[in-house]
Amino acid sequence: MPRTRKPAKIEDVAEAAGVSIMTVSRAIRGIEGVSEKKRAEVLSIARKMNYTPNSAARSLAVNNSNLVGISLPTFAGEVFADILKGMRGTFESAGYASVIDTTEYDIHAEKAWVERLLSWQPAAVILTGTHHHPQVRERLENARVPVLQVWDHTDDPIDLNVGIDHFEAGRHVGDYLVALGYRRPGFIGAPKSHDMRADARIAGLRAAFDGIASVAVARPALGNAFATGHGGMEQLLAQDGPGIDVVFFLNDHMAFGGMMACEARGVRVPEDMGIVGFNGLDLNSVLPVELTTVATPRKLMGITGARNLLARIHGVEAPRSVALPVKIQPGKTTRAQPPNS
Amino acid sequence: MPRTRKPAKIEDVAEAAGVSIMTVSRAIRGIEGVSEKKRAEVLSIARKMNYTPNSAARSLAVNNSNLVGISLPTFAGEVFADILKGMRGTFESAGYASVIDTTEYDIHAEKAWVERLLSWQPAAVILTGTHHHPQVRERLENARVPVLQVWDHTDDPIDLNVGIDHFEAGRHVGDYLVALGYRRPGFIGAPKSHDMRADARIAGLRAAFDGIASVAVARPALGNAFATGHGGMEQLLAQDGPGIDVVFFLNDHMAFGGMMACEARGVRVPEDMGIVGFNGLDLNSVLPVELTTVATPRKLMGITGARNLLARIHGVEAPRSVALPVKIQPGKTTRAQPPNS
DNA sequence: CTGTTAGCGCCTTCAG
DNA sequence: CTGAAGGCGCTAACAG
Repeated sequence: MPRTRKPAKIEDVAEAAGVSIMTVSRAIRGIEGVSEKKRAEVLSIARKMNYTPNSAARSLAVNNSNLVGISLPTFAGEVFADILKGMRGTFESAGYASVIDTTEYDIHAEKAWVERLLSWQPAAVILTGTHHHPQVRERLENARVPVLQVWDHTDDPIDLNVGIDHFEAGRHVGDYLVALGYRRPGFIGAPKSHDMRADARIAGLRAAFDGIASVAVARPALGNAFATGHGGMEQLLAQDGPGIDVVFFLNDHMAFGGMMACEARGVRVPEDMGIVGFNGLDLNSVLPVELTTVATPRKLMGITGARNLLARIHGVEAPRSVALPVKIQPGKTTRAQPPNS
Repeated sequence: MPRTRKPAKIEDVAEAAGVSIMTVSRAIRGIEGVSEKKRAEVLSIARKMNYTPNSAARSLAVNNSNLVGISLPTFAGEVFADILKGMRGTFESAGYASVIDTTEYDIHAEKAWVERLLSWQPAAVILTGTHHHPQVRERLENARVPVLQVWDHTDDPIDLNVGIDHFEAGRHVGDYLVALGYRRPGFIGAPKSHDMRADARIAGLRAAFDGIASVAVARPALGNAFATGHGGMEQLLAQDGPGIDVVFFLNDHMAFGGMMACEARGVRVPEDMGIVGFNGLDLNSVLPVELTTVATPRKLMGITGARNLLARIHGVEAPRSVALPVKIQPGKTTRAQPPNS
């Protein structure tokens, strides 16, 4: 009969089992120092009494917790959801719970979150990206808590890092396009302030086209991703007219919007215009025309990050910084080979 | 100079400020009983020392926490992300942090999560849907913690409920289609075991078409949502051939996949086939042809649920159960009026 | 307005 | 293998 008053505590179980508190504690935590007979007995009684250990008490006593704090820009979209899925799966099976917050891309919100989070003595902290409030790094290093920065690659992580190198990704795409004979590249992204990943990809794209061509850039601020891609494409077509033969978009949704804009204008894809997306989202698997895009290893990134963090928590050596490769996923929106081959 | 050893505790601050530990406690919590002068002084010193209250200790002392436990089926898709956004925004500004878990639609996973969650003395627990492991309800009621069941409407909530009535939603759609002159409805969903919401919507659809027509149902188990919709449509076209004039899909993604299948087969939308999605997702604004769909008030649902829960936490009366209405959002994939009008 | 006294439930020592 | 004592950092409840 479970009592409806206060929940059972370790003392109640000890009493019911006729042993000391410590025996119960050891039995439940599965550590040695209890005979198997007694352990089984205690466990059975505990279960019967509906005993649940009080995590706050445990946390206070051992001065840390099984909570992993995670900071995400947003829950929207597959990108962070996939990363999160990879991380959570790994942490979950290791017995950690996730305390999650979204910052909506505001570093002050992230800072506030980190402060609050730290009050829970988390086993680890995970931040998205590498752009943080200056105090965040300091607080985190000071707290001596394992930290993982995911999504963007950096050589100077707060602690651990697993991400993709957006510059390399841009260059990778650029090299691919150069090899296919494209000579007049464009890039369409979101407004500058919003996301520095775009800058890195543009720089990479420029590096690949260095000495060959310059890169036209549009960063319209419109409604949703489709509209932005659509509008950006129109903008580029208007200002650079026939000067553009391929456009690299910030993401697949925008690329799709851009493709629609071409269609509306009678610009043929891929004959007159190449379209390249980014991320390799599910959406792509059913579009009437398969987009050429860049697959990002989101789930793997989450898993790798969580594993390294787990190693770090257990005091095992883990690579400080790992850059995961992206992969070009050729579709029907770029040509398959150079024009004159 | 922040120490790099142990973090400052309330006692350190008290000492540095030359007051008692209780004065610091009161000053920091912003409760009365301290002169404004002292409060300001203490606060400034605390900030200087980088003092962060230990939540575990507080939680242990007051026997509850500012943690809200949330159980979601999955992070994938906008649906739960939107609900979550609404809830989190509300809880966030009330000073609560979210501990989130995803169950992947497994009630055993949910049960295990609830157990672990309860060990943190959460201020509230939020579950998705109304289908739980029997012990979950018991444990939750026993723990006397405020509980919110969100997304599905129910008349018999564990504690509080805010959701939509899927039967009514199905009937609503059915009525709409009947009025538009459709006479051979189909429904495409996911495998039965996965989601009982589909059953409710089908029942509603059937109720609307009662005495008019029967409803053909396909529940293919394929890859992603797009593929499932695509495959389901092909299945229905093959088996019921020209017998179908409109299909209600489980969600917008599937509807889009279905639309693509029609296009590939030369079945014209909406002339030969009506397509209706569900949820009113952003995707829709990205599509070349706007889907007719059913808008679900996801964010509002989250906000309403969180508000009611907050009221409940503060001991204020809150409606046990609220059903939010859905709204048909006419697009270009169903005809605008009956054929002979 | 300010301080003192007891715990909150569990775990780390250290004895038996 | 088992148990007794003390404390983790904080906050109610009571004094002054």
